Amino acid sequence: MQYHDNSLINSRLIKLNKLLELGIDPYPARFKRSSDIYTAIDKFSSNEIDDSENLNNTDKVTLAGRIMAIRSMGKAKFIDIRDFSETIQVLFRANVLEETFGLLEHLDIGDFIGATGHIMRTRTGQITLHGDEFTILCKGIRPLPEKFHGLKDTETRYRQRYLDLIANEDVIKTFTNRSKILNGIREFLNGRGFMEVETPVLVATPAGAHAKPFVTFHNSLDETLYLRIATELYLKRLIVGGFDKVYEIGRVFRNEGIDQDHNPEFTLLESYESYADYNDVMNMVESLVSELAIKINGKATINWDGHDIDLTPPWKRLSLKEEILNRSGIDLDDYPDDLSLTNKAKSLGMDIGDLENRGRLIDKILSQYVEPNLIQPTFIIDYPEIMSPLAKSHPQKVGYVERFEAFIAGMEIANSYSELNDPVIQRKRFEEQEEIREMYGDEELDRLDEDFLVAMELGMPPTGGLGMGIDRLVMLLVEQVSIRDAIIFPHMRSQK
RNA sequence: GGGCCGUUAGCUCAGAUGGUAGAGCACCUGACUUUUAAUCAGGGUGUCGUGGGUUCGAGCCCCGCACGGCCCA
Repeated sequence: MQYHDNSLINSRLIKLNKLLELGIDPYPARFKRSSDIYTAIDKFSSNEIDDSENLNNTDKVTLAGRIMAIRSMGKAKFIDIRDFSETIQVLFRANVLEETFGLLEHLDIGDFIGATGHIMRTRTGQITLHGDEFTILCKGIRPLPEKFHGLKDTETRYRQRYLDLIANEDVIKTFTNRSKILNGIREFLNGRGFMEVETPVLVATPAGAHAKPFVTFHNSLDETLYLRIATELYLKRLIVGGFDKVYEIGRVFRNEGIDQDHNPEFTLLESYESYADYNDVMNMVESLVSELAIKINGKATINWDGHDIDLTPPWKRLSLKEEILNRSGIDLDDYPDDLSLTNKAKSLGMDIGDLENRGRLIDKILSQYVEPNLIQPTFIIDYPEIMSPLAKSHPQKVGYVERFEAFIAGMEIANSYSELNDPVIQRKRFEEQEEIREMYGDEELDRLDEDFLVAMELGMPPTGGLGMGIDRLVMLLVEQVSIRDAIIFPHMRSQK
């Protein structure tokens, strides 16, 4: 990167050289603080006695942080420094610092300094570190975004998230909350006896979901590999292996478009609980989400994109067949084959090809007619078998499986079923998917994983499984409308 | 993939009808020992995303491209 022609960088480089000429190391290896800024202020406030003129009424503290503002008053300078905990104003006075006061001239907004002194209050009551000495901890040579208007340019915010974090405090809040959500999920599941595991990201068969995979290659094995699109089949292998309750919070990769609620890599929670069914999982999901909301926001309601959404259990549970009938007028059972359903959908004006497979059609009908209406948390239950090859058939509803998807704010946030554990039917379902894929050239259909079938053949207990998109959950809980504001480095096209 | 909008100083933005590129903050020079979006005086620091075209003349008009955003598929 060239910067010799940039005057703002130039003036900082000149200051840097001045410091070096004076024998000052602008990048010292270490610095000992007495505490973070928040702790120091907290301690000062709680011990404060009404004697602001006496600087020795508190212990000396040593604080450090990034310079966020400099207000120069001639022989006094006010410098705001910020660490992760808090911001504090530091007052440096010429008669206190003596000859080192001049060095302050070489500081800029964005530099890191450490300062030692007593905490006091100014005339206006501002808590201030009255600095006796200071140390330059890092001289920055590139200017920061302006403090008042912040950094707004979305492209810069996402590509250079560090600038976004420095300039926009609410972004720090968002990602702090994201971290709390992840912790909260782990506490919730661990508390219920689940064990966290890690399964392969590089896989020979990209199975367990309807999605196009990313392809890669292992040189020394001379083998094409894929980035996983789900963790399902490995986690169920672990249920076969005897773990009763497992979960994984991991990145999965789907080779699809990017929009407000899709990022090509995203964080997926999958959990599998032996001797549970999809009803148990529904109960778990609504408890988990509402408890997280309370943990993050102190209440179970959110305001998302203008909607007031109440996450308090129980959530509505509506059958897929009924909802599609109510919203689109289509009774799926009247159109049992691909062609008749294609024709029906076309007659409603849906933009589809001459012949589409039934699973894909139902998915489109669902997205177009049902999902946008599901603002309050809703479980849509009992999906057609043809679009759910890994789910157990419903004992009463022929052609349907025990599956649900959870929707909030029109977004799918979870997918779950009573896991299919009949190895003969499981093989048949996979073969069916393979046939449909070949017939329709639909690259997104699920794939047959032979080793997974071997595991099923050994026997898996009845199991309730769950997949939950964590980025979308974060979007809801931090009330952000774009997935890019819930992922700290969202995917962006490379710059040429 | 299609449509619309955007890209101007480090940041946030303004630039009717085509006629020497502007503001606030930041930055530079000076004043100021309790300021706090400090203040006061002075200074504009630019490949107007990019490549073509039209024109005496393009930030502005036309075409292509890149990147971003929104909507649609």
